[in-house]
Amino acid sequence: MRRVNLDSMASSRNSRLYAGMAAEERQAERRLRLIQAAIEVYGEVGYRNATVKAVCEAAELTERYFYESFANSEALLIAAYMHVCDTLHADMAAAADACAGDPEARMTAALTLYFTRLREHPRPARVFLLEISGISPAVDAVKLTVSRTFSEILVPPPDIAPHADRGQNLLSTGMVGAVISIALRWVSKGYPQPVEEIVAATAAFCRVALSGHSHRGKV
Amino acid sequence: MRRVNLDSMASSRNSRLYAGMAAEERQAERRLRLIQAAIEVYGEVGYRNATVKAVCEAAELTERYFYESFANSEALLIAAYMHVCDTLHADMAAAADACAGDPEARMTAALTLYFTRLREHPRPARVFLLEISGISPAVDAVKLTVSRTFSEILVPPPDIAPHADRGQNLLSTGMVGAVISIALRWVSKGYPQPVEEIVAATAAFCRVALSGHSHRGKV
DNA sequence: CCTATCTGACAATCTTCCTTGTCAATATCT
DNA sequence: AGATATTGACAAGGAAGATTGTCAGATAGG
Repeated sequence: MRRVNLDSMASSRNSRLYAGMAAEERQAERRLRLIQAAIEVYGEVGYRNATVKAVCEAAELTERYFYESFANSEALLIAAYMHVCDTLHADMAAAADACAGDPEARMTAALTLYFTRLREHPRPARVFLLEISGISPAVDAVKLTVSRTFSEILVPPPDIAPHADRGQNLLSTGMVGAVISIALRWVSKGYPQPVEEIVAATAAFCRVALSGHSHRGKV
Repeated sequence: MRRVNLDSMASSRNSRLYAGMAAEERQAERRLRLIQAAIEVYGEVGYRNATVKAVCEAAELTERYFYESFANSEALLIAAYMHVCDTLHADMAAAADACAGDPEARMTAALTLYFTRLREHPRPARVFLLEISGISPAVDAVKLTVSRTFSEILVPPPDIAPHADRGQNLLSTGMVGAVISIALRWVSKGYPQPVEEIVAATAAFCRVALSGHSHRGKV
């Protein structure tokens, strides 16, 4: 009849401790291991050539634990994608917000951090620039959300956001597309140019979106 | 012993006429049917969900004829992609060259034709904007060639091309990325804006690459 | 020490699709 | 009309991988 230990800490509810961790913690750790393994494997062979088995082996876990945390391969892809983007965007936002008030400096700071990271971590970069396209509607939806965040870090919308910013969305889309394309080329060619040059080229496209905010009387 | 008809035309070499066509013609027609069917099917369900069987059924041919013309699915994808792009680019180039001498008008003419076509033919558009990414190195290589052509139609490089146009390639890449991204969004949202608005937005990004040609003293 | 839980290895099943092969029906040429 | 190339329908073979199931060994709690 449920002899629950009331004396111990609340976190170890009704689960046995293994390796000093509660069931939830162990599962969370496995999940994270799978995500990190996925980033490695996807970076090596690409998402569509990566098998569940290969990811599990890289994570040193068995398939059983794959299905414990993810419904299917696609779910892992989305989780891995968001994992990468979330941390990247958080850092970009921090770098950008340090330059509050100066849109040009903000852009440059965020872009510099972005491309520096891409060069430091080629595998995640490869995957999440190249392989993320056209997998499925669910993935595309995630990608859309992510690129919106990306765009708002680079060029934050005016505080008093106009109800329908139709033209602005087009410019944001184009800006993100330009940055991603340049990044993709840079990565796949093995980083031939220095970061500064890439930042300068992408900044030129970001300025298009930036100046779009001011030309608002026309619509 | 090879009783070849020397009196008939040279094209009907050693093949029996079927439906009034020589073997080569019949095969070429089947190949074309497969390509057109592929565009339809890919547009409906996407390349990676399209089976060989489905394409063959759409073409009203059997699998046997698939392997007659293509080594595998990927070969058909590439052929279909190039089929679409070749005709599109030819028309864009014609529209652009009609405005020779005026870079701005040239850009606008080519973009207008591009987006008009996209709206007229949603299925090919969907496939060849969205699904073409990250299939394989071979497909990526084709894509690279195509986007180079695309970029040169929009913003032709100076006649006396400088030996190493490093920065220019980055700008071209970004420009194409911006245009494609905007096109993709436009198509997938069901063409909410009029063509003129899309052309105006994309032209803003093309001008970045255009003006890149003149800023050449810096490097 | 003993029991119940947890883990890891691995096999079995199942599905899906590619690819090749067979065979009868059809169309053309002589 | 007869011989042969050509076509279309369809099935058999085969490969790859996802997903589930089994089972023995390891580990923590009592």
